[in-house]
Amino acid sequence: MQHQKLATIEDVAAIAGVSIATVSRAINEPTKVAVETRRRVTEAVARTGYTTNAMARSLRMRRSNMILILAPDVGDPNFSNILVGLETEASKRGYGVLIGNTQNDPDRETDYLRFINSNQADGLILFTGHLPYGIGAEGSEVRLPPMVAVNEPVSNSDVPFVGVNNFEGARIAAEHLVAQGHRRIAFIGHSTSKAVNILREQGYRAALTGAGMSIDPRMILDGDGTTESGRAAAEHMFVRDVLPTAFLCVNDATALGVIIALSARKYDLPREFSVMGFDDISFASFVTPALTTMKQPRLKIGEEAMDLLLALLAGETPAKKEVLLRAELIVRNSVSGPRRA
Amino acid sequence: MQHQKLATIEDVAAIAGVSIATVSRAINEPTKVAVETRRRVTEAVARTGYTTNAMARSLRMRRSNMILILAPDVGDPNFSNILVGLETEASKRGYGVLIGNTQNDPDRETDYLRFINSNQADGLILFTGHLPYGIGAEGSEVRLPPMVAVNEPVSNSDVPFVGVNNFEGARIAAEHLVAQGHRRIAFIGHSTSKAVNILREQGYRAALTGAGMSIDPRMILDGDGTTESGRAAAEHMFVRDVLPTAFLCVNDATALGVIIALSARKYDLPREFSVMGFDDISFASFVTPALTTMKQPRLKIGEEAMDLLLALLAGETPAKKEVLLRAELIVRNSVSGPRRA
DNA sequence: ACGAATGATGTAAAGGTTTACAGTGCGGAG
DNA sequence: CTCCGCACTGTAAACCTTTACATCATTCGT
Repeated sequence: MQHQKLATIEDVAAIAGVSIATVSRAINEPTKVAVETRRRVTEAVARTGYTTNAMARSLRMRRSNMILILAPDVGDPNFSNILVGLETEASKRGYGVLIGNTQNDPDRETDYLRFINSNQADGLILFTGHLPYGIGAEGSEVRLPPMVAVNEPVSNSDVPFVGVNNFEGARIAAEHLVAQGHRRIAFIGHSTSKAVNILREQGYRAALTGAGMSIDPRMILDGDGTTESGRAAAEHMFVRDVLPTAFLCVNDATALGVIIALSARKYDLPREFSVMGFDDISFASFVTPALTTMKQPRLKIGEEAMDLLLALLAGETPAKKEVLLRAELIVRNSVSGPRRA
Repeated sequence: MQHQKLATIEDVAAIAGVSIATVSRAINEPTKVAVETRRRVTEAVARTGYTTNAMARSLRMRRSNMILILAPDVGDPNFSNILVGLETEASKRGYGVLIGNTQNDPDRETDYLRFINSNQADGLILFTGHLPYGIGAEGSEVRLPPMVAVNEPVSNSDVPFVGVNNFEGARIAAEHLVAQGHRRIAFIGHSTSKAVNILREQGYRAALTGAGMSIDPRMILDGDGTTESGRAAAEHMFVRDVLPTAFLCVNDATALGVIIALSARKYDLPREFSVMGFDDISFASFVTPALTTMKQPRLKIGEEAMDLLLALLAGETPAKKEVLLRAELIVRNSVSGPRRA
């Protein structure tokens, strides 16, 4: 049992008394082989414990049934939950999942392409928001593999994207605040030109405009998406003394920063200020007050993305370049009506 | 640029004017080839953009330079951070990382072994705490691949383990509470016989005993490691009215439950009760009060585990079957001295 | 009764490496 | 001058499949 040689297709063929071609067919295209022969082959397979060598098959077929996932930070909780969906769907369809943690390092991104080049991976899931360095571009030695973007679309490209509908989600969030009676609603985004931020801000604007409210530019602040920047943004509002009754934040991390700032100033939440996030990351329910937010359907995103990629691999041309899933409003305790003036 | 054929070793050989064997050697064992020849080969490689086909190499060498990671829940935050370490180290050493999300489903565990059988993966990292179903055991058709356990040791086996020193960590935690003046310290664990829980409870006992305190069995409660069970356990103490001044919890999730229960009862933390967790999961710093806890060196655990596995693969016999890393005391706001009686 | 079509199987090539073994040329020792 | 060893390189087998093509037997249509 140490390193005993594994049974090969030849062993099976010998036992079943047929050629290796027939064994291969019996396994892969059972209808093409006589039923009696098929029986003998399956029996021989059972007896030898034969399992087809994936390396040899991949070499011959030039495809590995592997998908490479490129992500800037594997530890990101947003990533890991989508990963579950990706992996589940892949595994269900007989694919394996290879992960590449790039840390946004161009060298590492390029390096991972070796998997694509040698057919170790058939397709690519991109969390990075850009094509891997060393792909496409001018030199273009490397051929473009089938790929699907997730979490963040790939700018200036026609890479299909699966993600949450940020515009609609932010609109729903803002409308929720409006429905609670808020009229002075701040939006804390991040100044980078990330598509995510732009769309969420647009959703915010659409909700206010739709409710007949005007947009007060002083109510729109920039952070960088981190908790610290949320804290700083909230502080900034106090310094300038233009205060909203509610904060809509571009993501939960930022919202948490706002909560921290407000708590530090001893405000009673949500009575004195309402705060809303976006994403529903794991700790959202644990903060005090528990965060009202928009939940990303991460599992579903992963599944849909993998589904789309496998369709691409099968040679299908997808109907649309973008699959947008609805974010779900999760009502907790960080939002109420505005304080009576 | 569509699907243009990739350069093979033959192309390189032709350009360099040597045989494919020489090209192979020039790449893999440069010293064995004349310097002038080597120069010609490297030049030819550069010109063709040749990159060695990993599938063919794997087939021939019967090793894939891939590691399979088997985890019950890829979404678990404890998992994902260790994964970063695993992946970083693997990638640094030229290995790829394949992930398998088993959800504790025996069928899926067995299924993933196909990667091992066909040399698609050379080694195994186990998060599951047990050998994958279908391995070892009686039938034992499958050979035991090199493997390393992480997060939780594999019971009844000599699979090397890399993880945090739970005993020592819990002892340090309890000692911290003792040092703050606490004399009535509860321990909330989980009743399953998981090694993690046993060791942490032992650490707790050792600290109390070491401080000359006796163990009060009523101070030891069982949960199941979830937030809800932590809440329930705390409630239970109020019902029975045997109250500690501090709670040491088997993990952060449980500690969070305790905090929720105490907050719901309007106690002022940490003035009236101290709470300590273990793990330092991401939201630990976001809870109110921010959780004092023991931090697992997850990155380091991942790196060490991968390092050990690669050593195993290289045929080395590791010095010890167990690598225990120190947990670090993270002081936040959930612990203070006991309330004056 | 004969040619063609059909169905089942076998033969062998191809996929791209690594490496044992054999060969070549050359310098140095005897 | 011969022989040995060394440094270098080439030949070909092996790794294990899939699949185009060939072969053979059988059936069917006429």
